[in-house]
Amino acid sequence: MARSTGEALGRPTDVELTRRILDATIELLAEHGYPGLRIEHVAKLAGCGKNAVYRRFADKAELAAEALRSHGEIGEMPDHGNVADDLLEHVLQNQANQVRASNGETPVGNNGWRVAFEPEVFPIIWERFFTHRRDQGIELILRGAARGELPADVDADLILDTFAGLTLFRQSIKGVSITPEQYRAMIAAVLASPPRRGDPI
Amino acid sequence: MARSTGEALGRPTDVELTRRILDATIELLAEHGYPGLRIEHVAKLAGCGKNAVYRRFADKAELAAEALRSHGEIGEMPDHGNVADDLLEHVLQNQANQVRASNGETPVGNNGWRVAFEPEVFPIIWERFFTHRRDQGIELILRGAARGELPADVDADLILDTFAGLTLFRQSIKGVSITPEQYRAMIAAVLASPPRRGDPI
DNA sequence: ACATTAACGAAACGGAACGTGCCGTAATGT
DNA sequence: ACATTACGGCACGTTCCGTTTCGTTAATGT
Repeated sequence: MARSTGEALGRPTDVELTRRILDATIELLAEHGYPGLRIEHVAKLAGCGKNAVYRRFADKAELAAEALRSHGEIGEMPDHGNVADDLLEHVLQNQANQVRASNGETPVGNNGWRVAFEPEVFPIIWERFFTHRRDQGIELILRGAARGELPADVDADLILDTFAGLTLFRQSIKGVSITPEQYRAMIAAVLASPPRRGDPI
Repeated sequence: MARSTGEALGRPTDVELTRRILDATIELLAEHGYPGLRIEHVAKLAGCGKNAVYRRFADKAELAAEALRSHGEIGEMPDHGNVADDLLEHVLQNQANQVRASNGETPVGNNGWRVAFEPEVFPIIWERFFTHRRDQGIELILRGAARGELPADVDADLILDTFAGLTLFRQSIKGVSITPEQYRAMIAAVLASPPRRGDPI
């Protein structure tokens, strides 16, 4: 039936409750990790029933992915005029998203962001969040190549995967933070001898 | 009661069955991943009851960790006389262990090794396996420093974490393989401008 | 030969957690 | 007033973990 207004019938979904559910998910994720995340605890902390959670999110993986996405920031596209500073800002934004996902309390040793790499969750969060960040990373590297800072056939994916992996392994798995200077040193090294696509095997 | 021989009483534990259990675990891990690993399926595939599994391993995490460890190889300590070749062999051994854990069938896109980074499993496998590999990595870098190839205060941990993270992210999470040439390019870059411990912040 | 000890397969069990369904109630639009 | 939908609370079926029990089997000692 065609409806006169765009409004849905009946009692509207409580958007503030949605917010509380996502906040509760992030908090419990940071505390107990993904395997220890209990939907009933989320509902309890958000002050609602499991019912309200499952009406919004299909399952636990969907809930976790949306919670991460809603607490992450795509961030501004860096533009310092050189690849080194742009890339540093890019990886620091990634790191900041991880820290934010661990509830802002524990800057290191968090298990909040690790959920993003669970087999069930990664495909979802990759498609809805990481791809945007990745596109930014690709762009800032190719922009540097266009400026002549890097060879035209620079292997941008390899560079970005290197720093994504480093941050994941150190921050979320080992629970040890990376200093900006450590990032800077690795970035300087990689940009000084950039890997190229199609390097002969 | 003191016993005359060192032999245990009663029916001895079937060591071949232990082998079959670990093999079955690796196979099912590669196929279904850690969350999808069912102890009952392991028992079925190994041709025994759950009983026999739990007599050997305390829980699912312990089983998975031991399965990975038993299928991984510490490997020979590389010694090519230069850090670049030693480090390349080191990271290729890590990659080979990942491929082996994915049942040797799917060289890429495996989820067999990803289990090593599950919150429950990582502390166990780190202590019993990764530390040995890590010690080898530290040693070959420090050996290079002693030869004057690298500064004495080179940040060996940062270098090893970089390649550990890269392999993890690409191989186990994205499911895309890394060519030896890509490793070589990254190693060359890092060794050309090596990060140092205590770089000023 | 016989007893002792412990591993074995099969099966039943309790507990935890996921995800669903039902109820009565609250909120909104017609 | 009525239809429609979200809400909290609760009970339910299902799955899987890890434990326990039972009868059987294999090795050892006397």
